[in-house]
Amino acid sequence: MSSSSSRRRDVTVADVAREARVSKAQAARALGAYGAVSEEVRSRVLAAAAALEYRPNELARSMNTGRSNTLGVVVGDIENPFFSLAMRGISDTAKTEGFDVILINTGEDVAAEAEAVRVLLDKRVDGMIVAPASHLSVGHLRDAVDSGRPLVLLDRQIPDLGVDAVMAKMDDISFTAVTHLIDSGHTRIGYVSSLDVGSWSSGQGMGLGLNPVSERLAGMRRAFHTAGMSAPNDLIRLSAGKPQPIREIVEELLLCPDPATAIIASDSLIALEVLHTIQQLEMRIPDDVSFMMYDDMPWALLMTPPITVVAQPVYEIGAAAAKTLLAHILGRPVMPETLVFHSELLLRGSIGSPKKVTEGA
Amino acid sequence: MSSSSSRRRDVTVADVAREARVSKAQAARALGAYGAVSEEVRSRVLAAAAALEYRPNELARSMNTGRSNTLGVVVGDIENPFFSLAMRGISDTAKTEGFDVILINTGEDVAAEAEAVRVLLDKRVDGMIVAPASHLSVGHLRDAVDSGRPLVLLDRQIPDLGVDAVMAKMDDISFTAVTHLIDSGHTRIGYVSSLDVGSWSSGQGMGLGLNPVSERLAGMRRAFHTAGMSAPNDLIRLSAGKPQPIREIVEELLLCPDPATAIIASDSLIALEVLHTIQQLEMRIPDDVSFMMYDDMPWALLMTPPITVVAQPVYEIGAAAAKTLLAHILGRPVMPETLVFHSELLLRGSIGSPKKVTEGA
DNA sequence: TTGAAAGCGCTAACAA
DNA sequence: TTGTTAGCGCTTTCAA
Repeated sequence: MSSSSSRRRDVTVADVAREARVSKAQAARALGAYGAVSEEVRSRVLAAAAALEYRPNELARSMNTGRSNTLGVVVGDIENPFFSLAMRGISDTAKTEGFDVILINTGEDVAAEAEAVRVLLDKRVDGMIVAPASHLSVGHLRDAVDSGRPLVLLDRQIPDLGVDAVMAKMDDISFTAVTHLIDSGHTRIGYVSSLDVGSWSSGQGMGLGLNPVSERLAGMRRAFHTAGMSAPNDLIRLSAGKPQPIREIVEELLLCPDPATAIIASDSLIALEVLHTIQQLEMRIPDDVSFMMYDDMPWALLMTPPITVVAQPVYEIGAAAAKTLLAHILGRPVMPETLVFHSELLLRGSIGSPKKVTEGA
Repeated sequence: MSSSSSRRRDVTVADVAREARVSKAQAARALGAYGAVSEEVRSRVLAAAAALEYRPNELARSMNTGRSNTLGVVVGDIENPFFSLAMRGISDTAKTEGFDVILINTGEDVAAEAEAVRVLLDKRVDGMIVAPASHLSVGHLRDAVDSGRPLVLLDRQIPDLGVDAVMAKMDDISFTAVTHLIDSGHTRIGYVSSLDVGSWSSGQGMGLGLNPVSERLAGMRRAFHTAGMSAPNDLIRLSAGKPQPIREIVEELLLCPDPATAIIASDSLIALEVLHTIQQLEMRIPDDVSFMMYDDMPWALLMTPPITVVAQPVYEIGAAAAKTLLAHILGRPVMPETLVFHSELLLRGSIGSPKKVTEGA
């Protein structure tokens, strides 16, 4: 009645020790593979453990080693392919070192992010990877740093914090991409991003701009200046969160008196909404409007025409973030403060010349 | 030097108790909001905690409550939008009850899945959600059940296990979908799935077939039989894992002597590869080949022509799985053993009539 | 309502 | 190489 079905009460080291007729300490040493144990004892303990179907209680173990072998990951939206792919990079890398991952989704909400960081700290994760929603409220990140547990930022750097960040360099590629659009004859170029207004955009002049939004904007501005123009600020929309707002924004951009002739989407989720709106407006790419997006999703190649994209090595970015974090945790030599990956502009068919304006010039 | 920067050594209940001049027990009660505490003491303790920036050690708490407020989730591939969307459903639901989620990715590998379940058990999660890779090796799932901690299966049911499962009903919709293809004149219909051969397919005749693969095949067979034909077994390919195999399979299906005139993809990742291959073969949808896929990804609507899909309520399935699991954990009334959602066939432009065969009938 | 003291399951000094 | 004995930080009897 109690032989094979090991219900309820867990088997502990004490049980194993008794079964193997050794002290609890010896049993623990054998099971935990630490300290000195004679071959004799080791095999007896292991046999007893197997017979009893002993499983260690990792909570108890963590409690006195101070290590949980767990990483915390905080992202804005796991549904965003950028994050789910990065997550796989993180997860795969963590697994090779025997670490597991607790994932928390914030919906790009700063309060939720703060709560998430707090929870992870309380759960005693060994370190965490955060894609911060804002560089303005970073108290919780500072707490993380103060706790002494390593923190690595993903996709966005916050200079004052003094922590490592892993991300793709965005200003040069943005310059290249926008220059390509300008060379194709576009001057009315729209940019639609999901990050909250004020969370990152305020630091236009100040700061190092080590985040996707300001880097891309900087590259865009530089491209326009280089071409002897200034960027069309009225076409740069940084709020866009949920579907509805994006549609409205795109309609505005496309139907206003001096409309955008090209649109850049800051990520694939935004891109889907932009494309959907363009479709509903019955406009054609690239005849009526040119289009470009960040992140090389597989479907971009399958569209008619195929979409021109900026491809960043997302999986690798995630993997590198995990690798950096693990280096800190395991006391290995660590790479420079900000690890930068490079992106590529993949030219395809979604960019053409703007339509002749009805009158003027 | 040690005032605001709370470095290293954590503040414990003992510290708070001392600061508040009460016993450790009273401090713990006040902080944990349990037991009886006078208003007087409670406020003193809370004030002390705030002053000391006390943060509970959830590990220690879990260790003697036996509850970790953590759910484990084991999926085949978080990069698959099906799972990442379901994950959001799980994560959102868990959060409303104050639970966090540990995510483990198995790459649809049974051994990795077994290891994952073991790790989660050792970490003392309060319950877990698993999308099992196979119904043949389920020892680890049985261990989970034996451990007494609730388990809920996602997207696949394993009848003998006696645990709850949440999934979309697939046979009827498969029947409907294939019938639609047959009515359009197709008899050579290919089906490409990612699940390993033998993991699920073997139970053709036996078992309840409560898993996506066999349900879909059953519906497909029924559709053919109803139309007085038998299903084209040579066009049903169940192995397909990574990109390369899928391409080869699709080329085979499309270039063999008596080729498929329509292809069904079992999920969106497969669909992308199939579409890519069709594109490289310079074949046109639906003129050269008709196409249909499971899961209504946003991009399916944007393709030219828009893709006909079977849409299942993925987010809701994830949310329901979490809700069911939480019900078990919290001792609430639980729903029936297998919770079934319904899917819809969304007819769009990717299905046409097969090309006239060069000769014969 | 309070406090002292006994665990939770494990690791880690310290002796033997 | 062993065993004894303390803890880790918290909850939870049990008396007071």
